[in-house]
Amino acid sequence: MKLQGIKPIENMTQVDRIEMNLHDYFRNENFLPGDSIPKEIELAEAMGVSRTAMREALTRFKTLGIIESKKNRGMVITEPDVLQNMNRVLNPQLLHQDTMQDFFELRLVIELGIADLLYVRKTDEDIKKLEEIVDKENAAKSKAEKLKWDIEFHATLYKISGNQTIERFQRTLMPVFDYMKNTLHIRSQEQTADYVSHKVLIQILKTGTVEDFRQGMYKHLMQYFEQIK
Amino acid sequence: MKLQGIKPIENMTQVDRIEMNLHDYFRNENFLPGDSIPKEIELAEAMGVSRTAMREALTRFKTLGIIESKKNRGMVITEPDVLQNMNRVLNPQLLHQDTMQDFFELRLVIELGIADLLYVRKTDEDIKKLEEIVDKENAAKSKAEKLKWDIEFHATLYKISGNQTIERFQRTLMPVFDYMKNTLHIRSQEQTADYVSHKVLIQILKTGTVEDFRQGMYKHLMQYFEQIK
DNA sequence: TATTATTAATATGTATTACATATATACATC
DNA sequence: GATGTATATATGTAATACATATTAATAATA
Repeated sequence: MKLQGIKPIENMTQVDRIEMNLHDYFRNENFLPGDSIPKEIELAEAMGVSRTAMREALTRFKTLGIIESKKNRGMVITEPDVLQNMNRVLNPQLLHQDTMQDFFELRLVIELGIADLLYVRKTDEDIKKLEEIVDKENAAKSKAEKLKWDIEFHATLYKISGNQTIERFQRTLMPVFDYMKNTLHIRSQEQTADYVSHKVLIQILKTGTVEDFRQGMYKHLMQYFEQIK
Repeated sequence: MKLQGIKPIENMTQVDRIEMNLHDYFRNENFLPGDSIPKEIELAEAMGVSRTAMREALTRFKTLGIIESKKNRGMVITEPDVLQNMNRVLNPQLLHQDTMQDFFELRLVIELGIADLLYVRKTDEDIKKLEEIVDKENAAKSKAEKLKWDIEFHATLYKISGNQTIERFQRTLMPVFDYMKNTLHIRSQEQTADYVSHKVLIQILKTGTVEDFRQGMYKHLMQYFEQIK
């Protein structure tokens, strides 16, 4: 049986073991962001390995954003940026088509799911901002400009959700969504019978219920949901 | 202005620059998973740096799962496992409380959002499986056992969604959710007036609409949604 | 001939040593 | 007190050597 992210111990390298040791060490010593850790040589000697190997293990933690190092200042534990890490590997060129489809769906799932957050946190100012965007969208002449304001509209919704992580997550997913849009055969919105425009969505946000909004958003994104089988 | 994930070039180390170069190189050469890349020394020489520095840059890519190396076989480009990377850094001990709250909310958002996927992909077998779980849950004596089947129920829903990434994502979020459950002051389900049980959710899944299900799920998770302000 | 055993070549993994460099600290100078 | 200088320090980079797993070529065997 082959599990994801687990490699057989027999072909584990020394650095792999050092990494595990460090992981336990950080955990057991209850290190928190801001805490400084022993210097490279001390760690290497304490573990009975060369500085080279220790550095390689430390590099892994640095890569993940779990520790940071500065010349002569030593190393400190840091709060990893989950989304940044995701950003670095979410590369359409490298990922399998199925995975891309999964993230494509995830974006739709979130777009519908944030309705509740919106209704808890929306303010009159937010609505006003959305309306301004729609005005600019309608005034836009080129297709590219329209698209720009379309994206801005949805980005603003994410902002209104008050959830920074979800907002950043969505931005991270944008290239994926873009890629899938080009890959899948997606027809234009106007061809849909009961298409819900941004303007209508705002209206629902002002006077409708959460349920209304979700249904509206579903219809607004209908062209994409059709891709799900 | 300070942006996330960007460091001023003046205090960029040489390895940082090597990493960027490699990144461009991989991209421009259109390397795909499975393709092998030049060996360490060649890369180092081509870039005019020591093998040491090159190795450190390569270690970063290895850490992210973008390349893999084997003794004498050289290195090959691999498909990074986005979720695995996330798993390594989603550590409640290290993350800020706000971030944890964000992920807590994200889990709820997804739980509601997958309704559409469920209705597209559910089968009679899936329903049967859910019913079996609920039976076991009701037959369970200890609180721990009940919790286990509760988790199993939701995990199965994710499985039914047919989206492996979302399914794994949810598993990744579990520790966060667990942590938040202990941190926040969450009352028990039974205290809710119009509480919707797993049994009812299944019933909706069988005869109700997507909207019904979403409303049901919302009520089922009411105790958690109350934490959102 | 087919198969196995042995050997040599190869690229990564680890160790050692040395030095560069940014930063902090202490000290000296104005 | 502010500024400049010297020194110590921990990480960053380089160079070199060797260990080790794996491949490929070669030799030995049936």
